[in-house]
Amino acid sequence: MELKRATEGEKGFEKVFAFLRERLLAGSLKPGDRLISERELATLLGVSRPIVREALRALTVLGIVEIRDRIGTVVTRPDVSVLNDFFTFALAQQADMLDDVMQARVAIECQAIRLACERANIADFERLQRALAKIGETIDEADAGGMADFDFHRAIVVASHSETLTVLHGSLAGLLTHSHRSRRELVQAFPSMKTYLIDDHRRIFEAVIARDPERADATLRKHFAIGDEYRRRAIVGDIDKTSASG
Amino acid sequence: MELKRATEGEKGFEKVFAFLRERLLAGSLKPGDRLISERELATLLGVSRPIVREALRALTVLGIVEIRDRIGTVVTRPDVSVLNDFFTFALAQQADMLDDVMQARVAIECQAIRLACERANIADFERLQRALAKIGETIDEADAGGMADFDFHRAIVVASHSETLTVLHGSLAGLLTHSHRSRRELVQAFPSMKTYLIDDHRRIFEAVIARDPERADATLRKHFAIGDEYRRRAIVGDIDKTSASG
DNA sequence: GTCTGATCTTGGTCAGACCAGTATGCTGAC
DNA sequence: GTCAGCATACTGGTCTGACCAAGATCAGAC
Repeated sequence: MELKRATEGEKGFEKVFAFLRERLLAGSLKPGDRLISERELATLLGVSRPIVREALRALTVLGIVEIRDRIGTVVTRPDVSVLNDFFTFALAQQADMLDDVMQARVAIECQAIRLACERANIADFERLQRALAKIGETIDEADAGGMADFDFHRAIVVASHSETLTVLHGSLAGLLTHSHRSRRELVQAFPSMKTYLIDDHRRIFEAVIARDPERADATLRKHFAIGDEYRRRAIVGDIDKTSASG
Repeated sequence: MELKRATEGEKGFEKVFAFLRERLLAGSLKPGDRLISERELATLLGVSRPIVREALRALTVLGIVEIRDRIGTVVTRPDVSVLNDFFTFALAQQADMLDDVMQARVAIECQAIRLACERANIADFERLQRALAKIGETIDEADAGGMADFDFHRAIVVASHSETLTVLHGSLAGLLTHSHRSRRELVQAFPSMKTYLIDDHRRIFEAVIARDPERADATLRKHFAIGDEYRRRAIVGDIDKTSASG
């Protein structure tokens, strides 16, 4: 591989892709820049235009560039949707991965809440408070309730002011959306879940307000654990008779 | 957009991509399956072959399919390298994201170590032990030392037996490799780092062996914090005079 | 100075062709 | 009847050259 010049020995597609990758990684191509036209690129690298288009399309699905009809190809800021696509495909083919993805979500959120305790500003607090209120208001609605739940957790991650965590959470959470919804349907079967949902989220909120990372992390972690426990009990058919201790 | 049939109104590429996406997500195309040939696909969807290739290439960079020269296109199991590519590009353009990615790594590893405490088997323990020994052996070598350090942390994640966490960690860690190395070079400047590196990793190891998630998490977290502190001190030019308390 | 329209350029796409190997099956030898 | 060997059909990999539609640009008319 190293025997050949970077832009010479490879197959056509690799040649173009490598060429662009270099510029992108080296920083000579920055977000906002417009690439040279497909035709120029083709003649420059000695390949045909369809090949160039393959490479450009590849970068497009990676969220690196955007092909604008009749305008040109411009470098964009990397976007979440790529990860979304990937995980969507990945999970479609390995459904058993759901629990696993949940673990990743827990990881992200628990770290996010620690950062949130340090970095959250007034606006973040307000957003959390609104989300918390919404959870209370929509406690009896499966759909709106699920969304409120999601928003609250999302607000935590946003409050971490970490773009990477936010991006990752966005990708993972999208996949878990329906899981969220199905979980909300348990609320009807398990009346005790209402207080669990409301109180738990308030405790989490309070820990963030108190800017206590350890407590926030622990509370959030426990929140997830109890949720799992409910789900487990739903599977085995237990009906809200025993306490929610694992 | 919704006015048109799914495989009709879109532009050529979208048409093909949507067509394949459907089959992929619906499960009628499973890993291992061989797609129909490019030519057939082209006539089937009423587009030209270059367009089909664009779509195929797009799926390739997403790690969904693999184009095998002169064999055909087959559906593969989603692969890590996609995320790697994405994060590589993403970080190349937002270098300030490094600290942010580090936060994500901490998130992944701290969750992984908790799972590892529950799920690790003898083989995992042995791998950790070997990695730990290696850290001691290579404490004076910048390159091998950095790799030993990485291997140890990697072993923790592997021991979590969570594919998603492993995948994410693989992607993130790749980006932090050089950061790892540069950090190891601090060892020369900060003699006290040697004991920090060795003792810290052993404490982490012991916590996993003891199967104590809380302790493992806390120890690992502290380990990262101290590492950050060393780095901070390196930046401000301090030379190992004060103790490493943050 | 402004407006209008021809022209250039850009992406979007197609058709048909050639190459180089793989897979298969047919043919002929044993 | 079996099996080796070669011809052929098929696959991806690529190129050439062409056409279209529409944004961008600039010359020329007003």
